Amino acid sequence: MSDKIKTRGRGRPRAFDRDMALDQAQALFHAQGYEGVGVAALAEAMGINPPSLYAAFGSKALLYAEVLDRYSRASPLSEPLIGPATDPDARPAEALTNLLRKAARIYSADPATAGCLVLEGERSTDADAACRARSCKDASVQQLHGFIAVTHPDKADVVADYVAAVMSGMSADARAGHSTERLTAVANMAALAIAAMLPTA
Amino acid sequence: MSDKIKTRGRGRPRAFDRDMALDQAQALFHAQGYEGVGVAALAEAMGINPPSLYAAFGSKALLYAEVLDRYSRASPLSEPLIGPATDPDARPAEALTNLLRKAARIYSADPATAGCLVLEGERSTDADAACRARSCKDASVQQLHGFIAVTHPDKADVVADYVAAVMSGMSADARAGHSTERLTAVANMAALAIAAMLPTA
DNA sequence: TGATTTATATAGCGATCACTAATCATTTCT
DNA sequence: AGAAATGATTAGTGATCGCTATATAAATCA
Repeated sequence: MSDKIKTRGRGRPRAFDRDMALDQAQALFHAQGYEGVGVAALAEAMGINPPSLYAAFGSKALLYAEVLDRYSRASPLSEPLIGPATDPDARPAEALTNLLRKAARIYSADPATAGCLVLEGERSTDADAACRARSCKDASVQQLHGFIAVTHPDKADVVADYVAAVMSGMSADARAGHSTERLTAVANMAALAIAAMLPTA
Repeated sequence: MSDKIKTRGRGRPRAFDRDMALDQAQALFHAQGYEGVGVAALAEAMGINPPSLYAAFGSKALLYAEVLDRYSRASPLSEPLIGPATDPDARPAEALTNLLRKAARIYSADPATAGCLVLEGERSTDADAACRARSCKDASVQQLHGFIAVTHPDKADVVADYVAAVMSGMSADARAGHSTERLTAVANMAALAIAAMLPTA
């Protein structure tokens, strides 16, 4: 039969699914933040003991880094732009407006994991965690910048910063319990500035 | 001679200035956040021992509450609006734009205390601290709302939320080390949406 | 089968957290 | 002066933090 993705090694096989464990860790970090959750709680949610967590992920900080990476790939700050960005006829103002509206929906969809994992992680008191989240955000803003620069190179700096700032504010509002409608209203108003800055011309 | 503001009581007089101690506490909380600073560090910065801190302020949470209150009075989210709000001929769009520009300057003025104490406190992992900061923010947003409602009652909800969201995003950017110019550029772009929503008519 | 390798579970490490009991010092009251 | 009241100091409380030493279980290798 076919080989597994990775040939099983020598020692005792791992008794838990690494990806499912990451799912649990991501949910906990998203719900309670980096400092709000301890390794004991993480291990329990994963169904393992702390030593297994350290053997599989190295440390709490490295586990968090993996979660950030995972989250960024699954639900990036700039996800809906990847497609349009490759289209030379893309309409940036429209795409960015849709991005904000989508964020309004996602951030307030599940009260248990309100807001953006990355943007909230950026505010962490732990220097290491905040730095990792910041890098994650910067990468997304850079992607945003590249997308805007295709059609409006001189305004890409401001517009990318602006969109990120609005999303950060919406993330905070989502954590405060604001409804999807309330967030969407903010997104729609924010879109007015985008339309003014990036005329379809 | 004249009586002091408060007649001196019976026991041993306090050996430190309560207001100056609050200044130090505010600086520390602003620099490192509620969870980032411990009572030992607070007491040392205030030049006192932990028991004196508890005798004078009750607890870390109550001290933080006092600091929030103090900060809100000295540098409120909506400070520049109090004056104009009493003027029936106020131009809200202009006032809000100035508010955002002022925030851009204040948030990035001192790298050691970047961002807004209240808006950053809102993201705290500690439930109690986050709730207190949230109340503080809500009060400011409410004030903002009242100011806008004078001339544009139907749009006050969205606009107040929008301004608060942008300020929250700018606060995060300030903590990430963004320059005053970069923050001001975002403020100016954000003002476009305000101008579009609140025509001088 | 026996050696090697890796994962597991138990238990606990030192450090730090917010907080305080006990004692002493300094003031005002009678 | 002596009693009463309040602040300051020392030294530590139990709880939780991230993390790990140790021993055992389960797999592959020779």
